[in-house]
Amino acid sequence: MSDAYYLRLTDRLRELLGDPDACVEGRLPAERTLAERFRTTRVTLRQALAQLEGEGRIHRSNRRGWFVSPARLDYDPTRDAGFNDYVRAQGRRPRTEVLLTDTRPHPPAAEALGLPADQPLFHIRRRRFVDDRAVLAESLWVVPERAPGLLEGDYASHSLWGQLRSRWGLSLAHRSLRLYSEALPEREAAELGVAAGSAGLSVRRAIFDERRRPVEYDEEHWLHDALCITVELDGKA
Amino acid sequence: MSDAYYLRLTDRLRELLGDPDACVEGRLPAERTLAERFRTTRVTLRQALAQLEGEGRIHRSNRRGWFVSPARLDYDPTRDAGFNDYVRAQGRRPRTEVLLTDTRPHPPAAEALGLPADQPLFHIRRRRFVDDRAVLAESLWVVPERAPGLLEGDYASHSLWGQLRSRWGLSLAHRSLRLYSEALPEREAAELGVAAGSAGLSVRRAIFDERRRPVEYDEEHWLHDALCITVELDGKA
DNA sequence: CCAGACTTCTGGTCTATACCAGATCAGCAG
DNA sequence: CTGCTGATCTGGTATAGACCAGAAGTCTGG
Repeated sequence: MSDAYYLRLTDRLRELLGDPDACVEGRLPAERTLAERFRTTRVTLRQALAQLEGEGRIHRSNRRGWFVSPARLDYDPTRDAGFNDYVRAQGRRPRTEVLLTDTRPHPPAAEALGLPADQPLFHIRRRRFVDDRAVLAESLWVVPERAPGLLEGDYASHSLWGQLRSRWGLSLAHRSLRLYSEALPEREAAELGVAAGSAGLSVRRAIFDERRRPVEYDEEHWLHDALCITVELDGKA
Repeated sequence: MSDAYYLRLTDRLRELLGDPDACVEGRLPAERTLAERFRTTRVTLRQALAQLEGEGRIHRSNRRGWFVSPARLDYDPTRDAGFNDYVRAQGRRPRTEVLLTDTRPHPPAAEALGLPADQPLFHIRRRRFVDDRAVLAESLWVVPERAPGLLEGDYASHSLWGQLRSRWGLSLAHRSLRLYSEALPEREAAELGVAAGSAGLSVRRAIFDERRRPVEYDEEHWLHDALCITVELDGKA
């Protein structure tokens, strides 16, 4: 396409990523060091780093440095498997932090579920980690009539969907998903420890039971390089 | 978070986007003009523009300028509706260009379909437009036994899946999807007229009939700001 | 030994300037 | 009217230098 120097620089950096001498424990040398090594300026170097960041090869931690990104997590938003389960199934270490819970109306969730905007909903906000890297900030809203007493239970350590099924006999039959790439909003970026506006992936889900009664709505914000969405579909014409 | 000037600049630019005086026909003023207007340098301005680009608000056309991005296209990769249909259904104008067709083995497709790597496959590569903006570069591979004579037919103007069903009685029962954000590879970037490494979304699909025989595999590369994936799921426990 | 202050290192942001390369269009020659 | 040429517009890439703010390690006084 072009013989832009920074693209060639990007290739040279790519080689560097696999070199354990250069990247100790997945950490790249400082920008100033790299700029000097490649006889260029930080501005140009940062363009090349941003390129690799867009490819999902590296990521930055605020004012700490650049790090090699781990493999993407495979994630099927149509399945009921809990986060902990599928992270472990891929040989990674999951962790979840509940940031807040409350019960109040949330118009966007209500609208997606076809409920009146002032309908109070159980709300859980949490942050999830893979191998100690925060990769997901999410909020979920559950219709109180479907799962009375949810917030009093141990909603943190077990799969929420598993509980909805086993404790309240819900079927989660109908799902409506929307997902698109985004720039992370300020709040989510802060929770994930990245700069506002970093590349992310937004997943929104509305769930209804077999009688088409609304059950749950959730909004997920993932780091763009952290996941690969996989969906398996059977039957249907 | 921070009081970075360029983030405030981003907000000021955001206001500008809706202003028909400033953006004639969706085209932003030149970078030098904007930099002067906001009393800053092109370097800083370009950071702000890149931010808006990440948000999907604007996009660039190589050495022509910056343009306001249209609304995202809703797209359900699990449905059979043809591209032309759902683009029109959203009041937009679709167009498709076939870039090449051939018949030869393609190991990645074969692997996804569970076929030997040297199995020849019908291959169609095309580029698709919404309102004259190229938004999608895709390749698809069809198992010749499932649809003999496919490449001799009129595969361009009608829904390919519709033909697979009506002409060859296929059911397309099982689908396996993978999607993730990516930096557009050189080839796809060139076909879409954007810089290599621009943000994109990759969708790969493997399709099997009701007897689990492999039918088709395809690989789509979308501009990241051009679409919103929606999926509707029914039934299932 | 520990808590808090200080130093140093990192990336984050910004200014100013320069030249290159593709896109575009006006104008000219045929 | 047509097709080419060249000027001019745009963004793309690059240099050099500066200061700021947060992260992290170090040192010091209790």
